[in-house]
Amino acid sequence: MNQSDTHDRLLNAAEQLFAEHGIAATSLRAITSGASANLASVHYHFGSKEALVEAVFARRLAPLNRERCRLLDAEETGAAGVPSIEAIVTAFVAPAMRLAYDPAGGGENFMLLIGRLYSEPGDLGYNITEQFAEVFQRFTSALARSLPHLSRTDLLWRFFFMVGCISMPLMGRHIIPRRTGGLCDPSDIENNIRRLVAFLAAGLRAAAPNGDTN
Amino acid sequence: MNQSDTHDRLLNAAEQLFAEHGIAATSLRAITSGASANLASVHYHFGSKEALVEAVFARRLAPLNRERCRLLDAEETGAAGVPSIEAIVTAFVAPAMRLAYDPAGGGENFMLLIGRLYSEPGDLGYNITEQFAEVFQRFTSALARSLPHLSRTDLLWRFFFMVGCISMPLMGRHIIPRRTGGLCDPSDIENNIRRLVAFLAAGLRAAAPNGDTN
DNA sequence: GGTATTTTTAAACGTTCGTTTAAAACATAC
DNA sequence: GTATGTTTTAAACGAACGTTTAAAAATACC
Repeated sequence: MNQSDTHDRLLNAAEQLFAEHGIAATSLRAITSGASANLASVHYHFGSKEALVEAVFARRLAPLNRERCRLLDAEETGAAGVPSIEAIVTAFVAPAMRLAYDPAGGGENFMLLIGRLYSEPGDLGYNITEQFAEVFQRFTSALARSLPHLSRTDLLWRFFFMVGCISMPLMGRHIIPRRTGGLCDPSDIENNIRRLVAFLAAGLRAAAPNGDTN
Repeated sequence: MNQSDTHDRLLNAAEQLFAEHGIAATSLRAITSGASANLASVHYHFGSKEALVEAVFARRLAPLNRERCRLLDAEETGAAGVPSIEAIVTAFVAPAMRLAYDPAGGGENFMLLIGRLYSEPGDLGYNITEQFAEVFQRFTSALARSLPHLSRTDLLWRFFFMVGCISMPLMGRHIIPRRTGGLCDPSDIENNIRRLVAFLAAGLRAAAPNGDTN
């Protein structure tokens, strides 16, 4: 056996600390200490801090995006043929919500981390969001088929609005309950999926905002 | 006169570099170099790096939230009495979009920075979002009056969804044009305000997602 | 024009960072 | 049990960090 569990302990500790303190602000010493490993183990197992960061993201993002596409496949090859807006939105939203809050998924810290992609230095964000390209293409196409009244520009904007909406229950784990006195509970997964789907489906279906017909 | 413009040059350089590289990853040496100032000038004018960060946010956030409340005031004391959903949403959305993309506003870099509040270490985010409390209270109240069919929980969630939606055109300055081949232009301010308002108003008006009647 | 105050400067402080090295410890196979 | 390959370890590297100091320069005041 040439595989030790130090590799995974490093990933877990890094994921948690990145989510808590940010990527740049988390030192390898904090990570290796949290993983009960030696400082040099990061370079032995991953090569560099940056490679560790990419590994942390790849571990969660690949299965997440695969699950999104799988759900969309199931809808598109199903009985109805053309899936409903609600079905498309659910296929996009539900896997992320479950990854973030299902204790079995192990991704409790991960979604807090996703938001940092937009905030961290370097081309890290671009490199990693490349993995999002297939999901982007598949879901915008599915939406376009179901929303023929929208110009491509309007449709793409609404897709981005959807992405922004999801970020709130995903990243607001701490801030939302605090600000609402506990009324809004981000971990109430299935109810929040229904809330998101109702809100987003209505927004996506709205009449085109401008007079343009491109 | 005991005021030099070094103070403002430091704020400008810090704002730009924080937006480009993140707060933690931006050194005082980079800031003072960008501001053509001496390394020690940050401590002379602000006392510490953290105090500089807070000053960067305070300079933009206070006027932004004041403008939001002013627009909501104008609607609520207007002829109709009860403002439309569209008017409320516009009062919330438009000032941020204009701050982010109006060249006269000087806030081109600032909105990229806002997203980092959720990502950066320490209690910085909590401290600064406290300034958001009044806006939060006023807009959720206005929405509640216009959307009596929603439970308080559903209403608050939809407010957060709205906040998330706005973050995309605000923070996606670079990533959205790149991913859409230029089709979506975040700096197309007034059209994007209309797009946001159409999408959000429809989402806010949607029927309550669950069967609960709280 | 000389004094007092504000602002800028250069240099250094101790700390922490990511990374590298080479040896020790461990596991596996014969 | 010795040899081979894998993993862990302790120690050190130079670089960069935020901060402090005290003197120099610039500005304001009378």
